[in-house]
Amino acid sequence: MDSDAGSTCSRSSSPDLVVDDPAGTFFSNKMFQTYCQKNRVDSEAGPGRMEHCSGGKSKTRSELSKEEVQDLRLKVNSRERKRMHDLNQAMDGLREVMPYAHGPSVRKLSKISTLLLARNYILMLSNSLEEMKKLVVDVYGSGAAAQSRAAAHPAIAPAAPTPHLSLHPLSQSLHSLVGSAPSALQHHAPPASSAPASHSPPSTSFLGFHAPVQGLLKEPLHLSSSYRHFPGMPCPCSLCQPLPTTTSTLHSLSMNK
DNA sequence: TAGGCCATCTGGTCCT
DNA sequence: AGGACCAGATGGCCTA
Repeated sequence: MDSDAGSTCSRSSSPDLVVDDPAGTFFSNKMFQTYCQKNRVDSEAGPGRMEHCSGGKSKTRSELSKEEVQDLRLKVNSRERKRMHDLNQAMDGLREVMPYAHGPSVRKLSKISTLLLARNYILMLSNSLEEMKKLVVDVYGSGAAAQSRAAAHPAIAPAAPTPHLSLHPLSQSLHSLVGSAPSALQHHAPPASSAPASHSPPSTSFLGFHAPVQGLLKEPLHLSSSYRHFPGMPCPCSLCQPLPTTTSTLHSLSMNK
């Protein structure tokens, strides 16, 4: 089959469909039994959700035999499974770069929490970038000079933030916030110890989120809502959604749809 | 046990 | 026509 070989279940405690077999044998489990049972039932009685392909009367898919329909269904299911696995892999990739505590003792962020947290994180970074730009303008005296430089060398100073300029101090700021909690930022940033502690980073107001900053990102706070609140980081829950800032960057980043 | 979260199946719709 | 995408349904696992 086309198979979803290599696709790993992103969920550590995945339900019964844990596919450790190579391609093609992913039905070696309860689901396959269920599938077979259902197919048998469908072919006999025909109640349920496959009315128009189980009854045998309405061969909507032209002249496909039952085996061919079944084969087609399996292929479609496999593709859908693969698609969802890819989606979950992307979701895992997103979780990896989110500043929350990773580890065996920490429960994985749910999908919705991951998305909401990612949104807040992007907003926070955008805020930080704006502040950073202001700082640069302050340091170099004139914003006009900086702008003229940027205009003169658009390739060097594009509208998009240069990663080594923005991410580095941002990572340090985040490290100062996160403290000893491990995060995916370790991949991109120098260790927190190397961060100059003397230069006071624009911490809480700078980062623009209103959760308590002192806490470490080890354990989520369990509040009344269904979301878990992590101290010191943008909270994914709707109650803690930050108000959109007025910067054009944030406007362009806001999730409008 | 209820509720949240998830994976999967399935049929419909849209796109190429 | 085939594939991608989407949403509803279903059932399992886990936690409070």
